[in-house]
Amino acid sequence: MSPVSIKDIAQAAGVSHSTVSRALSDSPLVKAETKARIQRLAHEMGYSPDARARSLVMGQTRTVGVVVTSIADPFIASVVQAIESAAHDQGYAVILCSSNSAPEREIAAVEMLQSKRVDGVIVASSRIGALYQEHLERLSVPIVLINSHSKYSEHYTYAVSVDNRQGGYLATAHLAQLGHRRIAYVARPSDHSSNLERQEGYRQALTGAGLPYAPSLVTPCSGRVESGAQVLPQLLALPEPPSAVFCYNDLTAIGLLHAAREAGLTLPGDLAVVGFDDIPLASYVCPPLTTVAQPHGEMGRQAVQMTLALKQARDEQFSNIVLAGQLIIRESSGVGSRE
Amino acid sequence: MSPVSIKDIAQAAGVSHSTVSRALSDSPLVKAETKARIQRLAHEMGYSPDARARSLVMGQTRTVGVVVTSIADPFIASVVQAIESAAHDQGYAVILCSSNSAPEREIAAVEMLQSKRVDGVIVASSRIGALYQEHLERLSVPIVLINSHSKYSEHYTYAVSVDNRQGGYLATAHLAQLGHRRIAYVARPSDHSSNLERQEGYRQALTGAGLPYAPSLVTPCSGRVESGAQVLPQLLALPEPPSAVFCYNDLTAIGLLHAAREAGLTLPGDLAVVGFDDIPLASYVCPPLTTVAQPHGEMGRQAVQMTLALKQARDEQFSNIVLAGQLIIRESSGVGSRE
DNA sequence: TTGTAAGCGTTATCAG
DNA sequence: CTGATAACGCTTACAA
Repeated sequence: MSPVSIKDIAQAAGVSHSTVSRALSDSPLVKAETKARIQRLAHEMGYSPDARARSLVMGQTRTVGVVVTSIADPFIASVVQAIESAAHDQGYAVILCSSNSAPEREIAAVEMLQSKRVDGVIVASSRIGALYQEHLERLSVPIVLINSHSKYSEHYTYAVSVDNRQGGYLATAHLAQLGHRRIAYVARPSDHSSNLERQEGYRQALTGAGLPYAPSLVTPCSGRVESGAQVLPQLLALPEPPSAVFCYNDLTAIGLLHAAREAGLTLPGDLAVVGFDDIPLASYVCPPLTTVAQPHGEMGRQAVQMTLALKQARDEQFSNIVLAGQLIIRESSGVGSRE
Repeated sequence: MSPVSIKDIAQAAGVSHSTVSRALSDSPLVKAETKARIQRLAHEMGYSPDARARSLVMGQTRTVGVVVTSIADPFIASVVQAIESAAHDQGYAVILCSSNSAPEREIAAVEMLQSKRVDGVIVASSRIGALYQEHLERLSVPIVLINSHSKYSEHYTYAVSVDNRQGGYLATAHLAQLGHRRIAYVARPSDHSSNLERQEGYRQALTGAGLPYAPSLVTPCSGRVESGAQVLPQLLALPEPPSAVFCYNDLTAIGLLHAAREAGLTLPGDLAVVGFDDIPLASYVCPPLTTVAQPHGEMGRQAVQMTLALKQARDEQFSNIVLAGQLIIRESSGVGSRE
C-alpha cells in the first residue's frame, strides 16, 4: 500500500487536508489542541511528508548534485565527505554522479540533475570539456567548480580551489632548497586547469632557484596510481635523470615511490618525491610522502556554502574562493639526506 | 525564469499539453509529423522533463539511497563507485548519505530518503543498531545490506556480503601455515556482524591448525588507520606477544604496519600482518599488504541488481548473496621469511 | 489523431 | 481558526 498522505490524516482527524498541512508545519493558525491531535495522529500513522510534492510547490528540492570523476579517488572522496556533511547540516541531500571522465556520462549526469531539479551543482571533475561546459551553462542553477577554472566562465559559475600555483611553487622550492638541480614534474594532460597552475608554480620555483625549466622533465600521466609507476622508466631513461620529482597528485607519487623501490632505488637518496593532495594514506606509504595538503574539508564546506549563497542571491557578485595549500614535509623528500 | 514546461511547448506548438506529453514519450498515438515538430521544438526550447512531477504520477523516482558510514573509507568508496555505476546503467540516480556512524545521522538519513521516496536503499554501514533497524523497517521499500546481516531480518531486507567467515579463515590459516603459533586478531566492536564472522573464521582456522584460541590475542579497535597504530603497544605488552596479526580491515593493518616500522620492528620477520578488503593502495604500502580481497565491484553491482529486482517482485523470495573473498598474498605476511 | 479532465501530494490564497 | 480551491508539471483514461 502507498504511504499515508496528508489526506489520510485529514480523514482520520475529521478535518480538511489544509488544516493538516498547517498543523504539521506548526502554523500558529491552528488551534493548539487540534494541532497536537493531528501531530500525534501523523506520528501514529507513520506519516512521512512527500518531498517531491512539496518541492513542486515550494520551488526548491533541497538537493544538490555532485559530479566527480571517480569517488574512488581518495582526495575526491575526502571532499565529497565534507560536501555531504555540510549539505546535511543545511538540510540538503546530495545526489552523487561519478563520470569516470567519460564525457557522455558527464553530460548524462548534468541532464539527470537538471531533471531532478537540484538546487545547485558542485563539480569536482577537473577537466571541463567545451561540450560539457555548454550543458552546464544551460542549467539554470548555481554551479560551483572545485579546483577547476572554466575559461568561458559565466556569470553563474564560480569556483573554489586550492592555490594550485602556490602549491606547485612550495613543492618545487622545497626540493630546490634541498639541493636538487634536476627536478621533474609528472603532470596531467594539459587541459586540466589545476595541472597548468601547478606546473606554473613549478616553473616559477625553478626560475626562482636559478634552475632552468626543461620541458623534457615534464611527463604527462593519467593521475592514477599505476601511471605513476609507469612514469619511472621514462624518467630514468633521460640523458640526465632527475634527482627529484614533483607529482601532480599523491596517487601518482605513490605509484612512483613504489616503482622506485622495486627498481632498487634508495629513497629519498636516489630520488626525492613530493606529491599533492595529502590523501589520508600519504603518511603511511614508505617513505612517508611529502606533499602539498589541500584543505579538503574547507573546500567541501565552502563549495556547499557558496552554492547555497548563490541560490539565495542570484544577482549579487561573488568572488571565486582560493584557499592556501600547505607543504607537509615527510621523508620522501629526503629530510637530511642531502645536507 | 522558471524552466520550460510541457505547457509552454504546447502553446508554442499550438497543441494541447497532453499531445506534447505523448509526443515526448514517443507515443504511437501522435501523428508522425506533429511528433517530429514537437520534439524539435522541445529541443530548441531547451526542455528538460521535471522528474519530480513525473515521479509523482508514475509512482517511482528512479532513485536509490545509499547509506554509508564514511565515503572516505577506501573500501566503501570502491563499493559506492560500483553502485553508482550500476545504478546509472539502469537509469537510476544515487542519493548519498554518510553517517559517520552517528546513530542520529543514520536515522535522519533514512527519514530523508523516505521523504524523497527513493525506490530502494542500500546500506553499507556495518553496524545496524536496533533503533536504526526499526526506522529501516518502516521504510516500505527494498533494503539491501552490504556486509551486514540483520538479526531481526524481515521479509523485505536482504544482504549481499563477502563470505566473512571464510575470509577470516583464509587469512588465519595462511599465517598458521607459515609457521606462526601466536596469531592475534584486531577486531571491531562486536556488534558488527561482519566482525563476528571474520573472528569466527579466525577461531576455526586456529583450531584447524591445532592452535589454542586465546581471548587475550583479540583486541578491538575503531577500524580506522590511527587505531591500527594504537593497537601495537598493547600487543607487544602481552606476556607472549604474537608473531602475526590478522586485522579486521586494511586500514587497521596499514596503521599497524606503520607503527611497527616506526617501533623498529622488521617486517614481516618480527611481525606478519594480514588485512581484509584489498583497498586500492594495499599493494603500495610497505611491505605490500597481504589481504583478503572483497569483490567490491561485484558487491556493488549485485546490491543494485537485488534492490531493483526486489522492487519489481515484492512477493518473491530471494536469497541473500554471499560472495567469496580471495586471499592475496603479498610481502607483509612474510613470504619465505620463515622457511 | 487530438483535447479535456482527473489525479499524484503538497502549499498557499482567499473566503468564511 | 478552518475549509474550499487553485497551483506546481506531469501521465493517463476517457471523449471526441
